[in-house]
This record gives sequence, C-alpha cells and structure tokens, in this order.
Amino acid sequence: MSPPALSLAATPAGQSRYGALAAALREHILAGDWPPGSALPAETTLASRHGVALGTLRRALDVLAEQGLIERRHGHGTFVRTGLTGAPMLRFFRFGERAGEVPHSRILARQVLPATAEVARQLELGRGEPALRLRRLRLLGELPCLLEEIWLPLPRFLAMVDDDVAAWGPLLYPAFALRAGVHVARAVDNIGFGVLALAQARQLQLPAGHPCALVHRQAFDLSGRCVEVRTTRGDAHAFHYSVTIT
Amino acid sequence: MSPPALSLAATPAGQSRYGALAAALREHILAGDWPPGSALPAETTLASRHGVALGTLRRALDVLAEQGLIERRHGHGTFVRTGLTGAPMLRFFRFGERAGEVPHSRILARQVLPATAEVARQLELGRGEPALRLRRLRLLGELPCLLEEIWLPLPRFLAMVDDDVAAWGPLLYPAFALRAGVHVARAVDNIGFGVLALAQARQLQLPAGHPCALVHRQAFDLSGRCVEVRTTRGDAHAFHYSVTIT
DNA sequence: TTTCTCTAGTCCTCTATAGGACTAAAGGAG
DNA sequence: CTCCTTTAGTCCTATAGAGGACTAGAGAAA
Repeated sequence: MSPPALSLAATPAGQSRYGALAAALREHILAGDWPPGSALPAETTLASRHGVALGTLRRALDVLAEQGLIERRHGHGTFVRTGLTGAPMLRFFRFGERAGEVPHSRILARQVLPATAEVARQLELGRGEPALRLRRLRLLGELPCLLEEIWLPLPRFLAMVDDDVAAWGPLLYPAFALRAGVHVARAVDNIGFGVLALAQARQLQLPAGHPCALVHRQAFDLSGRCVEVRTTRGDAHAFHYSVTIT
Repeated sequence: MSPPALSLAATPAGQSRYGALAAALREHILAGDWPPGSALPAETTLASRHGVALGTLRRALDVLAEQGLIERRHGHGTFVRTGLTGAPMLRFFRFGERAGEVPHSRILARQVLPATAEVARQLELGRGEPALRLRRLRLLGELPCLLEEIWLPLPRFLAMVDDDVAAWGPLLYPAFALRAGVHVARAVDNIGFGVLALAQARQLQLPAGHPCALVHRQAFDLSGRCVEVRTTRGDAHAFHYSVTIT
C-alpha cells in the first residue's frame, strides 16, 4: 500500500513526479541558475540528470510553459522568458485610426517621496519608506491620451533616480530590465471609472470633471514580488475592452 | 493489430496525427454523435478504434479539453461539456456587500421584431428577419442594478416566444438549454462607456445622462454560431474589472 | 563576396506497455 | 436498514526507444 521507494533522489511527496520536477525546475529558475533569456540544458540532458524518462521531463516543462515561465522554440531550445516587453496599456483604449501605434511618452515629473500607505502596502514597503514616483503623459502624435502615475520601490530602482530620462524610450519595461535589472513577468490590471480632477484634465486637454477610465496596475517579477504600482487615466469615451469567456 | 479502415489511418496530411485526430473527434461532437453532457467512449476504446496509441489519443483529447469542448473526470470518464451555466455578468460590477449573490431578474418586455441591421449581422440573419427581443432588469434585493437588451434568433428560440416568463428563473442560459435546446459554449464581451438615456435611467433609478458601463455580448454555441446578442448597462461608478497579463 | 549545401543539435511526434489512482455501484456483514 | 468491503471501469502517470522536423551555423562552391 505504501508508495514505492524510488531509486532516485527526491520523493514525489503526495505529488506526481512531473509536478515535483516542475517545482524543482521552477526553483532553479527563480534562484537565477538560468537567468532570463538564457537557454535551459537540452531535454535529454535534464531528463537523465534528474533520473526521469524524457516524457516525464517534457510534461514538467509543459507545466512551466503554461505558467509562462519558459518558452520553447522547436529545433532551437528551451528558454527562460525574459518578461513582458511592452505594457499593452493602449489595448484598453481606441484613439482614432492610430490603432497599434506605440505612443511616445513625456515624463512630467520624477521625485523620491515617502510612499503613501496604500502604495507601501502594495509594494511591500515599510511605513514612510521612500519610493520613486513618476508622472508620465503618453501622446499619439500631438494628442495627449493617457496620464500615468507610477510608483517604484526604491532600493531596486536606484539606478533610475538620476539617469537621463530622455534616454528611457517610449516603453518602460525594457528600461526597467536594462537599467535596474528588473524583469516584469506578470501584471494585474484593475479597471474602473472616475472623473478627472482639474490638474489631470488640463494635462489631457479635457474639461475638469470629465469621465475617465482608471486602470490600476500592479506588476510583478518572476519571483512574484511587486515591482510597480501604476494608475493610468484616459478619456472614458475612448475606453474599449474585449473579454472572452469559456 | 490490423490498421483500421477508419478515416485517418493513412495521412496526417501536413498535420500531426493527434491534431488530425482532434479535428475528427471535434467533428463527431459537433455532429451530435455524442450529445452535450454524455460520456465519450473510453480512451482505450477510442485509441484502438482510430488505430493510434493511447498516448496519441490522449494528446488529441488534451487539445479538445483546452478548447473547452470536453471535460475529463479522473476515474469516471470524458464528457462533452454542457455549456456555460451562468452568465457571470455581475463580475463586472460591485454593488455594496452583495458580492457573489445572484440577482433576480424581471422581464420588462418580450417582443418579436425585425432585427436591426447590426443585430442581424451579428446573429447571421437576413435583412428584416424576425427575432426575439427581451428587455430585462436585474435587481439585488429591491435595488435595480443592470438593464439588459437581448436579441435571440428566431427559428431557434421559438419555444421561448409564448411560454411562461415567470418560470425561466434568474439565469437565462440554463433556460436556453432547457427550453430551446441551445447550449452556450463561449461568449465574447465588449466593454465600453456611455451615458444613460432618459428611459434607461428611470429603470435604474438614476438621473438621465448618468455615466454607465456598457457590456456588449455575443454568445456562441458549440458549433460557433452566434445564438445571442446582448447589451447590458450599469452604473459606471459600480463598474470594476480585473485582468491578468502574462 | 555571395550563395548553397550539409550537419550537429535541439525539440516534437508516436509507439507499446505497465501499473497506480480515482469513482461509482454492487454485494455482504452487522 | 446502515455501514463497510470489494470490484469493475475509467482516467492518470511513467518508462524506453525510434524516428521526424526544425534551426542555426559551418563549410564548400560559384
């Protein structure tokens, strides 16, 4: 009745063997043994190294692939995912015919401030600890379309406190990876509606009190730590989003 | 083991074998050979019947399961999915503490009308063909929260033109299945923003011109035919939705 | 230089088999 | 009747091996 003692190292411990193997490989990745973008050892190598059949190893990789941790390229290799490249914020909005175009961005302000209670909670910082706050305006051509307030935890983003903002480019996440070594792997967006305060409305060239869509985002790295808190505002009438239910 | 005379013994035809097998099984399901809710033959049976190894057949079933067409129950069997049970429309809104509660519904109107051009296009009906239009109010307790306009294609929903509305219950999709034999398998929601017209505002006990969230839904059956077009309106300030990006 | 072919390395498909895990229902003991 | 054990049927896990498909780069030919 007792589970058969396997000749090789780790016990499945109530789990399937491929499940345990997937967890083990996941730990390796999070520990940085195979950094983002690099290739894992070949399947046959990994299989023999862990003392399992090829099929079992592939099943474990299936799990990691479904979790979005790795990416497989037929005939080439298995790679640790490097993180989200673009923050597809514009998929929530429709501004004229400029669909698919990447807006350019203008950093309005960059300050080191004590995090508000709510931001500190989400970034897992202590009370009053300093954080980096950005205000950013995104424009399509000359048309301002999105206004963003972004909070970044400070020990990690020190490199972005003093460097040249103009060199960051239109997308933030590649800049995070390049300058602070932070790879965004997952993000959760919470969508709601509100109205624009006067200062916000002015930036977006809309009347004060105009209805706006609010997208509140938390972004996480591979290990699951929150690395960004962002609030985006845009004209509610341009808001549009599609969901498929199955 | 003699190669069976059945369909795909010969050629994977540019496709993988499990891919072709998945397609073949899909056709069987859509043709109604195994009606929704019923069990498929056992895996070993299906495998030998189609002349493939068990692993290959299971791979094909994996595809169908991922498409949401079938459902597997360990130790019990493989079943054709019976469709969405509830239309989780309320997940877009937060009304007070009544989270998770199923609102009851009040049918305000039921009419047979020629479909508008836009509705006819989405339902794949000809110009001016009749359809069934419902107006429905959904309430939490005594509080009206959602107002819906629903269009159903008429040859298929004839059974719901004259029967007793009061007997439908609070959820429509089970009623569709029970009374018209229509199983909703998939739905696409498009979310936007608008303001309430006078008549709509009155039903929701809000002032005219009040901002509202608009959810436009198309629902499809297993074979991919559109079986419902619905527009739902609710107070924009109660709107709330969460998306995870990976 | 440019283009082509070849080749080593990788992931992918498929086979055949063995046993474990889970579920539901039948049958017997109290 | 109630409770427990057994049993048949099902899906799930794992193994070992053979060959195919795809990619990128090395080397040869023009």
